[in-house]
Amino acid sequence: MQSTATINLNFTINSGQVFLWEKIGEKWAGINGNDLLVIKEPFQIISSKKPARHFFRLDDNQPRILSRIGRDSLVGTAARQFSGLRLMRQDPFQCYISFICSSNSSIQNIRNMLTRLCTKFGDKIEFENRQFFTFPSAKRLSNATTKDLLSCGLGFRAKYVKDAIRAVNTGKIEFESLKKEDYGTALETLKTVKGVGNKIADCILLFSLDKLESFPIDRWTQRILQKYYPKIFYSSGGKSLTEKKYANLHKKVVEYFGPYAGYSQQFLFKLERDLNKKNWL
DNA sequence: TCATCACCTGGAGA
DNA sequence: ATCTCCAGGTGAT
Repeated sequence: MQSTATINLNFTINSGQVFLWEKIGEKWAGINGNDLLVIKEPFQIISSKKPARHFFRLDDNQPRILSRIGRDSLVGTAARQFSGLRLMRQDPFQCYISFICSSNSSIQNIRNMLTRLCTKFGDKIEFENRQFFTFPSAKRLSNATTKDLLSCGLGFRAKYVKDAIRAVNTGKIEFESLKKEDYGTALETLKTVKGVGNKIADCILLFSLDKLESFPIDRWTQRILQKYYPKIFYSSGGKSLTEKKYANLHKKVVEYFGPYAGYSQQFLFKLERDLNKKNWL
């Protein structure tokens, strides 16, 4: 069992995994499904319904993971620079909707969309005189119209989110089943939902369904692979990542970074975004 | 099979 | 103020 002292909240929250967190004075407050987590640094839970070890993946064998991904020297360096950055195990439905909303959008915008969705459909929670709203369940959202979703600022994603909600409510998507399936099968199942392609499916798998070999490849990750690993991951000229190229690249990535490639991606992503002074939450 | 392109919206930069 | 550009992609042509 890992000590919570090894978690760096600031790095963890500001690494692009979650959107509904905010810093209030010394504390961080965040929404995960129907739970409100309030935590302060050094790591101490002020409030949460569920045990923190689940959300912060304290069941992971961190020394083993760091040792394995550290075989790559750049990842090793990033892991030391951002020591305490952890993957989180998010509420799957929230994660799924969040990343569908992330399509061609910025972190600030994604956060705004999701906040409006929670305010409109979630339950109010009060904590120390402040109001928060939980992330609505698929059932709660079953009657949300496209117009409702548009009013939350989802834009062209509204129709995807509507389909995604339906997929869960009809049982076409079952997160508990996906957790049990192997990576490839779960990936294909998620991709049957409109608005979910390779990158978004990988985010859902990595951040909420325990698939640590997921390695979401977005424009940043692509840039990273080309910049630091041109020899290993030469993505044959073209800029657009076709279905085939993505699968091929993922295969090479797992061969190179290993079974915890998702952790490697998180450190590299954090490293490069910080280097380019991109904003977080 | 692959490359292009439109897509809602709001925030940042000119 | 007003405008343009672009943002952790995806689906349709």
